[in-house]
Amino acid sequence: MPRAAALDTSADTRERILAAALEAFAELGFDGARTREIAARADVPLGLLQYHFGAKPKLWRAAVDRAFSQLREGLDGLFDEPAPADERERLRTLIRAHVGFVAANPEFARIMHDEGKRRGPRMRWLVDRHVKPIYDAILPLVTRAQEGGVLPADVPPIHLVYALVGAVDAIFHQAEECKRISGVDPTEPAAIAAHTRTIELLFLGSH
Amino acid sequence: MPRAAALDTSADTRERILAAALEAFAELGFDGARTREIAARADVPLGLLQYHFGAKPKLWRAAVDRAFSQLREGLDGLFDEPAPADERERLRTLIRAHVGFVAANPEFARIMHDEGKRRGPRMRWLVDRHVKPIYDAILPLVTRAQEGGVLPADVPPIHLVYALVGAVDAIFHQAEECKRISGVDPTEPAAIAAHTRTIELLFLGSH
DNA sequence: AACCGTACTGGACGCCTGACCAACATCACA
DNA sequence: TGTGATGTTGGTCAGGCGTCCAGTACGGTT
Repeated sequence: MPRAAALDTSADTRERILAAALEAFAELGFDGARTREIAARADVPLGLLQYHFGAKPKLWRAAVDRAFSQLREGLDGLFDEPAPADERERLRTLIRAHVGFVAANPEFARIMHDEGKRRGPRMRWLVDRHVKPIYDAILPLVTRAQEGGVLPADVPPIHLVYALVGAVDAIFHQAEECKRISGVDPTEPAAIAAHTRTIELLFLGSH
Repeated sequence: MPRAAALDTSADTRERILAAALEAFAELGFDGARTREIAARADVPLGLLQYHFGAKPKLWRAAVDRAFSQLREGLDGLFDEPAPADERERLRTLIRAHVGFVAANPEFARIMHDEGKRRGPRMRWLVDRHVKPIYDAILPLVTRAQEGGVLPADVPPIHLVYALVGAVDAIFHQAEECKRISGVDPTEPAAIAAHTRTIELLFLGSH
């Protein structure tokens, strides 16, 4: 059994590596993020990555697992709250939570976009383990919103989901581009509020 | 002066390289796309990339230039058509053209998403040379749509632009993920039509 | 005191990368 | 029939990559 002190420092080290890895993978992509770069950001020797997490793909999976566990926490908390009166308010809550999460964790959207376009083992792992379950959870919510007349009824729900997620994510995902094009910094609170308002007006109308 | 025949085959070779490069860069990212892979896809020896386009970043720029010149052609043709009666129809035309282009050229959206998130020389080059001019061209169109009551008036137009582009692009950009999640193949004509309809209903209402 | 398992270190290895280049092929011209 | 510009080829090269591993440190166990 490892000593308590060692466990503490070990857990801290692992955490630092995972945080650095997520950041680097989001910023530079899987190939662009060199293991030496990740080690430098975490301020640990290169060998430690191999020791704690094995090869690069395993490190990637561990970092993504950690990111999604944070998302799950927020999502679970959301469903625990008392259910809003109607479908429109339910959807509004979901939208606000989503905007807040993506604005606070743009690395998240970046990794999803990076892998979602590839036909490869990482995409399959990501979808099967994390994305599909979440999709299955929000699908009934979207369907009910369609039945309640809040969202267009005669289009397949998958299109509404991608339209919503895309509309929300893009400006945060491409924050650097947005800054250079318009001067607006999407990470600032005022911009986050403006984007929330934009999405609500587009998807929920002016109610 | 080069002989005519040589010019022909040379131009064809360059074209094949550029097409292969765009495809590989979109699919694998800048780092993931190896020069040997691009050469193999174009079915030319590795040395030819260097001869025709120089170093890898120059090849990337040439491939992106080619992609944007195609977009410009379509966009110019759009503005040449007789102006529609009102702002809603003008916007509808733009949306349909955009959906059509992204559906037909998903590599385009993938490269934009890849670089738009990075604070680097390729993003700056991309924005300054290509994205900003297009943004400046469609901005007045969005503003007029806001003034005409077609789009929400009291939000900065940049948010509407990113919401629209994101809503349109996401499902085509992440086509592989969409297929695995829902079974829907966004590249099929029926799905393209459904997505066009979804976007129109969300952004233009049920008029 | 002898031993063990965990955490960590840093150097080395082989492979693959992008870049480079000398040689060669082709054909319009002199 | 040379000659030179253009296009093309395959091999080489240095550097960087992910991976591997022998070795160290150290507290707990016996």
